[in-house]
Amino acid sequence: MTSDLLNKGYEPKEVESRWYSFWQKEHLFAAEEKSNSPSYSIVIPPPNVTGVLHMGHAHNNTLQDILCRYKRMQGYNVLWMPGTDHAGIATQNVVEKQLAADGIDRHELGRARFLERVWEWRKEYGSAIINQQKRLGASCDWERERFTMDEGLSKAVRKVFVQLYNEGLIYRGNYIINWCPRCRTALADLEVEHEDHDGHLYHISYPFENGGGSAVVATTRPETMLGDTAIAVNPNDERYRDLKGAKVILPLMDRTIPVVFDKYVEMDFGTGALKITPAHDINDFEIGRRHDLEMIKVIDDDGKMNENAGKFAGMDRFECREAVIKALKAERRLVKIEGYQHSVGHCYRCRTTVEPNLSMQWFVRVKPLAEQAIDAVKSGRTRIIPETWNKTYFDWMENIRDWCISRQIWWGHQIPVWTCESCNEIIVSTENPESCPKCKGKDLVQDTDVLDTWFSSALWPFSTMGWPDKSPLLNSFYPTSVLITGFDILFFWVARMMMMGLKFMGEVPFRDVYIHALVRDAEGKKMSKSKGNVIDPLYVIDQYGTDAFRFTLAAFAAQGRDIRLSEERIEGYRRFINKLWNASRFSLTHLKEPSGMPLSADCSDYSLPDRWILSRLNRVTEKVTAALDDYRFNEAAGAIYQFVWHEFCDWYLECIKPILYLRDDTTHKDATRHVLSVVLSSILRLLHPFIPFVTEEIWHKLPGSSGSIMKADFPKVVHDHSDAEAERVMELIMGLINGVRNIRGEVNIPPSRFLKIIVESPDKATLDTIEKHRDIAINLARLEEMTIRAPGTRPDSAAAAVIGSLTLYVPLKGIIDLEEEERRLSKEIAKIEKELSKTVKKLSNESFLKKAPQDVVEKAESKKKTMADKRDKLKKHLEKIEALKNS
RNA sequence: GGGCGGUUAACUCAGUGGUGAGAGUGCCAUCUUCACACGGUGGAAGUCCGCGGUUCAAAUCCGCGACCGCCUACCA
Repeated sequence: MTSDLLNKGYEPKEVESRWYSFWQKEHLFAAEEKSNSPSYSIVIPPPNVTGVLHMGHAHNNTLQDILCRYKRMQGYNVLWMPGTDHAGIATQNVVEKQLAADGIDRHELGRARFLERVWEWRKEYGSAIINQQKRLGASCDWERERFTMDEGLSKAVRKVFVQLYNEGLIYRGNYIINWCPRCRTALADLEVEHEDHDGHLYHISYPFENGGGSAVVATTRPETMLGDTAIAVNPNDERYRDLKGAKVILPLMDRTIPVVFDKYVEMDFGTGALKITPAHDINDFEIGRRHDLEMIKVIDDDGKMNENAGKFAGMDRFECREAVIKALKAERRLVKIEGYQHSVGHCYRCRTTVEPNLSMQWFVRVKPLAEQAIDAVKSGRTRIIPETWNKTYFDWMENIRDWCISRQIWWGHQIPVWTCESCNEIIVSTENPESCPKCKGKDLVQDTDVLDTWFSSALWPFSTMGWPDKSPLLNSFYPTSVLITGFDILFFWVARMMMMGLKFMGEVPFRDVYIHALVRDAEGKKMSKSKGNVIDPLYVIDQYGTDAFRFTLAAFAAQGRDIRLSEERIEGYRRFINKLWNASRFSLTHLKEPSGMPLSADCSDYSLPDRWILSRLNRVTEKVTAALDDYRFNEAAGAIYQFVWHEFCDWYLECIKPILYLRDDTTHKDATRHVLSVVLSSILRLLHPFIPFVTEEIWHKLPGSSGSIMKADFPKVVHDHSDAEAERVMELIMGLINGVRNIRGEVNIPPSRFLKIIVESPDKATLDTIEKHRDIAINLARLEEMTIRAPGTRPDSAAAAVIGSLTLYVPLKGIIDLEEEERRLSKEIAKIEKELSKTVKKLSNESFLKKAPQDVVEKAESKKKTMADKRDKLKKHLEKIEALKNS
């Protein structure tokens, strides 16, 4: 196999599936429960089991995979814990829809049968997203895959619930909550999405009970007036001073309701009088509690008006709004209607307008938990990266409100609370109770509600590792090393995991939280199905290959920035993959079986390009390592891209071609081949975390490699290979070659024409250096002859360039266009002069000389000297050209 | 109402006090050179949003303003 030549173009499809199964078969993703190696762990943000892989997942998972592969190669015992969450409302919706297609309502089936159907659904479709993650190359420990509804995780949920209840941190109460009339369940505050909406402000007059005028209130939701139980005014409002003890008559309902005084009411909004519907508005609810008002529900759980709505009973709430307006008009109670923009809450699962609703629900008292979570970040036990998110985190944590955790659906963790039918005793227990502990009655009824999905997700970092048991896994891998996630679930998930982790493990759930950007479309819009601007990751993978896609995501992953993804960009990185492929293909034709010759520590035997590339390899290794350690994925990707394409391919391979093409095997040639194999091997290993498939494919063709590249060591800096001198000399040679190429390009000399050039320098050592490496220049600048000498007579009809202390002449009698050369030189001189004058000005500034650090001043001095020198040389040459032109 | 971020080449974006401000794509010219035309070589292209300030020195720090995006919030 190793002797096979690689195909001319890289074909990702077949390669990807082949290696992925290989990795799985070899158990290369598996973490060890116990190990002498240091641990590194990440829990995946569990995608919604009903979900399909979108760009956000792809980005998120790619970053995690890069870190996991990187750490494994560095010798860590890595656990990347995968899984999905049961997504209560979303999953229930999906299955209900399926049933609806057969004309079945879940209530006909009953709870137990319905849940069976959900599990069937999960069995059939639940692993779709997992398979998609695999196509991304995700190296999760799949044998440990978890689901929030698993037995173990459910056990954890009960344990947490019971303990929080016993400590008074979970309570049940009749409060106003956000209600989705379509999903027919309560929602947490976070699950309501607010959107600005063009509505109306209706001014309605409520007549005073004892005759004599009326109070006018303003509302955006006139239908709620049917449940009004007061109107409120500000106690400091002069206009309403004499209303103490007054009552008004609620129009349409003919109910007498009091006027109350409450500071909440803004005097300068509307009329300064506010209608109070405690059962359908959160603020009204608070006011109602303060003033002990009656709370009348007029809207039912299905969004229709109930029996308390009088003649409007049975109407849909929006239909009712129109009817109420019409009725008010008829009674001449509608004073005016204004256009008004206000924000309206929608269900985050189905977009239905949320109805604030009074109902009996379970809540978590979050304040005490939040304090711990705040402290953990303040004290640095958990770092949020980039730290700009700290503020957002603190703001939210500090203003947190109790969390409504009960949901009126069937799919989820049913609340472990039972009521004894005989004595009404409440039993809260981790195990299903057999009988009432108080009266021994057997007639126990479990609370029908289930818990918010995020309640179980909040336990994810430890419930997946076996908690509440004291598992070896927890011992090895908790706290996890880092959590990688998008800011959109910072509150939903990260904050709650922090609270629960601290509460139940006594330790933060993760050392670092890396918040990455959101992937948007090319216009910067959030990708969404309804906007139709999604780019499907699977389409991208099919089109460009997983590696190209992953590299693009990494290259784009600058901290604190949104990612605007476009296909063009992916296309660009596909070319990079192809470039790597071909460079490897080329290299492999010249690498034989490993020579067995170790790379000697003393590099003085090696050629200049060899020493140079080894030194550069050190630098890129250092950069990539430092960048990955700091979650600067884009910098790591950029550094290695630059190195592979512009140093390894453009210069190194071009330099060594003549050596490789030598007919005989010389020591020199062997040494070069050896360096080539070392560098290629290092490149593959540096790149593997980013582009796992193509690197694995090439790795197996590399003579001397054995086993998967996943098990290879990540490159380390080899200090003996750092060679500043080689870098300096190579730069000089490259400068010389670029100088010739530049002249060729500007004066239009075809590459087919071999040139005779003259290189001058007053510095003997420089001349010697060039002499020593003349072959490289002759080859890459396509020269026929190169004369190396001390400054002498200026040649006629030559183009010239100045590179450092070198002056380069390309004499081309008859070929060179004098006018062209004149133009070229003038342009060059003008550019230099502009820059020079800046430097001169800087240096003539007393303050600069006095205050700037010595090395900055010295740098400026030397720049001034080189620039002036260069300008003078070019000027002299220009004069010569002008003289020739005029002769 | 509060908060955060952005504005750098035609496009998409790097770049947190000292360089002649970079990359990829695109554009122009040129080359069927034996790894790669998904390539090579060269080139054109920027008032670093505006104004003011700090500093010897500002794309970078500070202030104000404009425009764009996002998050959060109980003024009906």
